[in-house]
Amino acid sequence: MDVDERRRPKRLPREVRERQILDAAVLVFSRHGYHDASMDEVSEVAGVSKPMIYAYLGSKEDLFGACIRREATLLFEAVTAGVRDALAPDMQLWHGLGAFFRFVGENRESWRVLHRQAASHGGPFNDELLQMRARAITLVTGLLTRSTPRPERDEQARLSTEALAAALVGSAESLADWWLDHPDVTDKMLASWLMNLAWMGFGDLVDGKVWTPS
Amino acid sequence: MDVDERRRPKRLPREVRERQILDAAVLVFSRHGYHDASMDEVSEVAGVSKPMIYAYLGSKEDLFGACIRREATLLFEAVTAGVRDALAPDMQLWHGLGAFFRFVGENRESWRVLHRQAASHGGPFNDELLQMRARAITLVTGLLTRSTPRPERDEQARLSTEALAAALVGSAESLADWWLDHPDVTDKMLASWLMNLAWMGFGDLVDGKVWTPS
Amino acid sequence: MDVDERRRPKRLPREVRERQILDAAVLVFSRHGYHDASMDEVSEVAGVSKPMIYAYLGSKEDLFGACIRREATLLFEAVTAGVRDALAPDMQLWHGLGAFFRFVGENRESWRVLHRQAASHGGPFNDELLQMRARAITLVTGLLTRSTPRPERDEQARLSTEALAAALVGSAESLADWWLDHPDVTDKMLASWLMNLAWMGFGDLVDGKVWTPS
Amino acid sequence: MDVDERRRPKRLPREVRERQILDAAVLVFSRHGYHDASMDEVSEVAGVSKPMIYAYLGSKEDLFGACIRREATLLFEAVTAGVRDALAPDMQLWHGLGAFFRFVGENRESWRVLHRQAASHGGPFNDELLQMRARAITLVTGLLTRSTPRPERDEQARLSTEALAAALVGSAESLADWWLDHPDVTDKMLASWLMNLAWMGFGDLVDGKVWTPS
DNA sequence: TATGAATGAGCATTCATTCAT
DNA sequence: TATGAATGAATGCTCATTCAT
Repeated sequence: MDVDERRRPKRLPREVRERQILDAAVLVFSRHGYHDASMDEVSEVAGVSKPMIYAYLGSKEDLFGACIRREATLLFEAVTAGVRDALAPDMQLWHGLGAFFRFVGENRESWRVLHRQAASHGGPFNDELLQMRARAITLVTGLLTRSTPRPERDEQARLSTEALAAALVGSAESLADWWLDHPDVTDKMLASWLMNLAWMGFGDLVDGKVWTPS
Repeated sequence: MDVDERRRPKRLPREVRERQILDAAVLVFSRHGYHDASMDEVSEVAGVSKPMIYAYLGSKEDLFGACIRREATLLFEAVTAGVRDALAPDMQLWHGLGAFFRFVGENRESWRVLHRQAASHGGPFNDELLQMRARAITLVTGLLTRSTPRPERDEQARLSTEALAAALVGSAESLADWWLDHPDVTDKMLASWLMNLAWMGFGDLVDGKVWTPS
Repeated sequence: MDVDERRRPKRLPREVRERQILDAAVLVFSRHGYHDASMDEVSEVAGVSKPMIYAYLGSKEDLFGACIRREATLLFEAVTAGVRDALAPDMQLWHGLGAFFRFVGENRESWRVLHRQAASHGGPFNDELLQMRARAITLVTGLLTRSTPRPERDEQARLSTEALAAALVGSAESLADWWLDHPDVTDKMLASWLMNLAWMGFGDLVDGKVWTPS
Repeated sequence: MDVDERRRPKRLPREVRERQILDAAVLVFSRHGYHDASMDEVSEVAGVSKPMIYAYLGSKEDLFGACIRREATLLFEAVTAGVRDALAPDMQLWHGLGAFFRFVGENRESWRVLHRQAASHGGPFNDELLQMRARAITLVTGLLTRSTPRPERDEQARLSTEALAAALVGSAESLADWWLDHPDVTDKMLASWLMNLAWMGFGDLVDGKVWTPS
């Protein structure tokens, strides 16, 4: 047995080091934002020297990208795990929303990095984020489309459906933000409120009831 | 006529210079974000030397704050100008949304600065933005509340109404973002889609029709 | 009669303006030191715009030089006014010291500028200060020399006398500084203490009593 | 032997670098004064990049403070090393003065930084300098007091003794300055001149011989 | 005479990034 | 593998100084 087992092990497999670094980076980026976060702080929090970070994960930008990718993947997996194909479309949406809010509630830092920090960047991060959001919109669009009885809908209708999906996704994001200032609310409440807005509103559209300004 | 009328005037009243500087700053901040924007570029774009910027508008942070304040005020004035108290609640919302999307369509840079850049900052800017959004949410909450026949609603209902308002405001923001990637859509289309989602969905709620996961 | 006589007169003779500026400059320089003093503050305190300062008194360096010259002249005049040629050498020194400490007590800012700020500059100011001090040393050297019975003193003795004069002048300066931290002491006390040190010590030397390391 | 032994070593322990930087800083500060000295020049003279300076010694103000502290400590150690407690008070003063002038003669830059530059600053440096001088005055006061036969001296006498000590310390400083313009004089000469002034004058006071203006 | 408007030039400071060990 | 040591390159900000009126 080692005399001093608590000492930080010097040599760890690359995989472990990378996770340590990414964990630290997510924390630091979520705290200060991309620019105000310093590689020094990341290395300090991770307990790893800076050259290691550069060796394993590349530049600051690369590191940030890796954070975004990992967190986005986790979020997406959580949501899709909730959406079971076998269920009816409304139930799928319901479970997806539930999974989304649950993830946000349990991973505040991840959400902050994804929603706030990454959004304020032109270029690569934005692209990845947009892709993420696009996938979410596609998913929701599918649910909405499948729930309509008349699949022969025209191009105009298709576009409006996608727009609605975008609006729903945006609603969810905004509610998640709003949640930060209203901690008493539960994830379930958020999900059911949004579900009502989404499904009831859309249900009317399906029935041909349309609001018009006149 | 003067042969060289286009020559840039050398001495301008303070008011004019300040506007020049703010215009340039909004442009530069919207392009690069707060941190990557340099005062040098602002001064170059404004056609004004840096010392003038500092003399008239203070530090970089002050300058950014001034941008936010000016643009937010303009946006809010545009929206409230559309919302006439005399109209029915749904018409008020309709006009407000129309004014919102029109403003965003005509002032892309302003919107970028407000929505993307300012959000990624802790501290004072965020506060001001949150206040702005809070005012918008309050406005919408009022419209939704006034449109219900039973004003004796309980606390629970009040909260859910505010949450819906937050969701709607978020939807509008997200749609504005989505718009950037779908330039073919018009502001009118966006407004009417969102109106349908909002009013129809909420209308059902008013009628007591509630979606439940069962 | 003028309706508003209190308004600051716009047009003043050059002489008056220059005095205003110099007064302000001495105050500002004594407060912040040469480098930390800004021309802006000088112009503000003087109630005169910056271009006037440059027109009348030249660059910042020129302005500082003018301050030094004026204050040094005042100080020197005060001291020489105390030293009457008709008196015995020791009485001359006594009156000179009295005048010196009285001036310092009544003109703290002047003294600060002269002693502290001006000393920390290489180049022109130092030269002027050194000249000022050299004149003081010459004056004192004369007093000491005249009080010796044997004017045929050799070069070695002349040099040591000048050194003593330098030491006395330095003592006076240091005591003036020490005074700032001991306000209870009066100018008379300072003068008599220093007089005792100077004259008693020197008197012994004149008498041929010399301290040697045994 | 190595062919290229003169190559500047790239990696040096922190201690060595700090000394290099401090040496360079003392030189540069003594040449230009605090404000006109640029960190660029310090880094250039030290052969070290600016970030190292900031990493090791902090801001420009910190760096200046470190210089003052180091040089003042060296000076004080040199002086106290000369003052042996076992000796008679006059011999102690004699050796102390000798050590002082020797140090100044051998470390012109140090003296310039201590005496000229540091004095022209309000705040912390001044405080430290004043403390230094206060310690010197205390030391001398002790010597003077111990040399008097009547220890039961009253408060008035105590104060005048301290004033004399301040005057002596000031004399030494002034003579050191005067020396810069009279390089032919040796440190020994300076010490003996001042010793004569000091001890002879003070000796008379002890004997009750007092100069009075009448 | 008198000044608000304007700027060139410089300086302290920071940080992502890379050697040399 | 792992890191303390080191830096190039930028950027926010200030100030003495001068036009144009």
